[in-house]
Amino acid sequence: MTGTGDAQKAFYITSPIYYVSGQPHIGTAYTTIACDVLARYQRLRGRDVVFATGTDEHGQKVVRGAADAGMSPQDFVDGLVADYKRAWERLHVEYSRFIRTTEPEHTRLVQRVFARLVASGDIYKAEYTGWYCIPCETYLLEQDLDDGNCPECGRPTEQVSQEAYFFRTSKYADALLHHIEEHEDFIGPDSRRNEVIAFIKSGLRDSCVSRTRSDWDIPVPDDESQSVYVWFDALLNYLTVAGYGDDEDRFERIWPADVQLMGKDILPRFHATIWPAMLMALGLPLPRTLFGHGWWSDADGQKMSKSKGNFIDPFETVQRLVEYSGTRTAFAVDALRYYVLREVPFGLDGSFSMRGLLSRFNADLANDLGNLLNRSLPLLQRYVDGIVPEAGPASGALAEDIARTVAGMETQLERLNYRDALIALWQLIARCNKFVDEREPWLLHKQGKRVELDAVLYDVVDCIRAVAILVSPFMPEVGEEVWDQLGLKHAGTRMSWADARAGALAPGTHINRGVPIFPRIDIDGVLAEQPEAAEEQQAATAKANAISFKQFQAVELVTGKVVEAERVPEADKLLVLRVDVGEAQPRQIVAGLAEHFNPRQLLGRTVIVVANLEPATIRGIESNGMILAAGEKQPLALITTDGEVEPGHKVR
RNA sequence: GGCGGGGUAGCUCAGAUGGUCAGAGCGCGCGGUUCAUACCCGCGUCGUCGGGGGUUCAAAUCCCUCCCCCGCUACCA
Repeated sequence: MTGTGDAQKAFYITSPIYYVSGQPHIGTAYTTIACDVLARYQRLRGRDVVFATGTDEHGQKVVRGAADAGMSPQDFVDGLVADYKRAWERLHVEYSRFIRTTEPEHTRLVQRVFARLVASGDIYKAEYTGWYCIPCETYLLEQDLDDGNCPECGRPTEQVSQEAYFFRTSKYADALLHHIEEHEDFIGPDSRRNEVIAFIKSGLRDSCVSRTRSDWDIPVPDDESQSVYVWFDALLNYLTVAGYGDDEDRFERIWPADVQLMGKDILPRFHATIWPAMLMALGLPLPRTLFGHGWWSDADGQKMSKSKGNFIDPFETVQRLVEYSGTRTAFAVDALRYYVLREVPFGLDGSFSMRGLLSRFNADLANDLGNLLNRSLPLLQRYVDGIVPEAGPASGALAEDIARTVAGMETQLERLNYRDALIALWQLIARCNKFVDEREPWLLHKQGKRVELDAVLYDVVDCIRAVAILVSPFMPEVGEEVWDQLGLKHAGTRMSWADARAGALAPGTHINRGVPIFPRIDIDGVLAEQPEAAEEQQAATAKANAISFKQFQAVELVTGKVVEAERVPEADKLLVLRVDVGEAQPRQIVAGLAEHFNPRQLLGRTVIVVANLEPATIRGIESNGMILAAGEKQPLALITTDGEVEPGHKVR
């Protein structure tokens, strides 16, 4: 994954380009931070690193978003791009290229690739007959439809019949499967890899890669009726960055990508299938590793979603950390970086909690790392005037521990095991703390054992120096600060991974003791002061989701009486009901109630019916309405009336 | 329902091919110490390794079965 030896080849790592429909949040930050850590690590090792992130700016959602905001699409995306760039800067993300799909360079490449694949026959024009979801810009097959509606957004779809361009994804299915099976590291983690294999084996369809022409999207070459589909456009950003078809030397140096990180949602369908198929069609080598990391849920394990309003805002989190601890913002940002990569194995889902963050802050950062620095430097000040002593023959006691840590971290980072890399590093920090206790430099000083004292002090500070280097990919500002406090910044010494070894510290260096980096937090205290935080958020959510009275009025609720009920054959959850709602004929309604109610239980019951819901066909059975039932995910109890009410009464 | 991944101490998690595998860190309790941000060090507590059956001299680790959770998918108007 990191490659070996070949000094010519750059280490190329990418984040996805983010769709500019909203602000950066903890999910996008997570991906980007993970990329940044790897990029910094490789830079420290002396690799030529290309780390690209950016924004995906085409598509009708952007046009609509701009219209909603009363802006031109260009002004709209420019504003969001500025937000993204600022966010990454604040999170200490040092990318080498920020790519926007609206750049002329990218547009040209997309058109070139499109034309080339048309010429080679890998993209073909065909009559498309099927359904289309306008808001999602997605073509759907009959089997994809959710009772006639879009499976993504739930809105009605339109039947369309038109010409469109298709990419022969199916042609590459076998080759792709073979590649995945031959290359263990191509897709990670293993659980995703299995999913992808199953997905491909289930049969790949050719991908529709064009849409009806829009002014905002990239035009299909030589066809005024079509624009390039935004996903096809977006994936190619990775090649634009590499200079494909534009700068051969650059491309040779950069491609293929070493690591492409992303959230697990966009791995199987896009990055692990269409994307490599496109590369195969272009005759290009595939990236070494595609990795889909897990999601963050909130402290209660609930998925983050707009409707719940429980999105974690990284900057608000950092702000709270600053308030609680009194640490500097830069260190709080690093603490957040540390937390997200330390708390959960990359690849698995995790839950994000303030308490968890504060707990890590105290236990790992304040107690272990911060305190190691803050106890060691005063020893040097007190006993050797703040000047790093000669190591002497008795030194080097921690050399093996350091070497083992470096080797361990390299192995883990190779596998994208950020968590285990950090665990390995913290074992070294613990070892160093313990070393101070064992050697009792204060005693050595009292006893006048100067040689031993010098050796101990040297080893400790030398080890901290290594820790500063090893921690800096994860916590760059903290690494810098430790470096500064050790006097190495002033001495003009640059960090390098190779110097993370015992004995590299120059005697005579003047240390530069600072204030504690991570002041301890009274966790129970600060959290007790903010009990209303969760409630506030809930209230805010409720407000954000509020509908007008008029909107409510649009829903026609009526009482009804179940006159017939039976199971839908071969369906576990569905019942087909006939409900008298005071109309000439009972309504036929299909309801997902079969798991909790048997048909007989429902007969004669008074229910509440959404009467003006548009008809839908479920399992081939027409449904004209909806029965209300309580239950978050599954219907647990029927909504019924207090007393006997005739069918057909309005429910207000 | 199908496919995939999981269920191991209060919490977060380690534990290829069966035999120091009953663990680590955090938390908690006790004791010690004091260079340090009440820190550090030592000791300790807690688990029927999801339930039940089986194979074996021996199973968290293999087999069967059941329960629960997550992801994808299908039928939740």
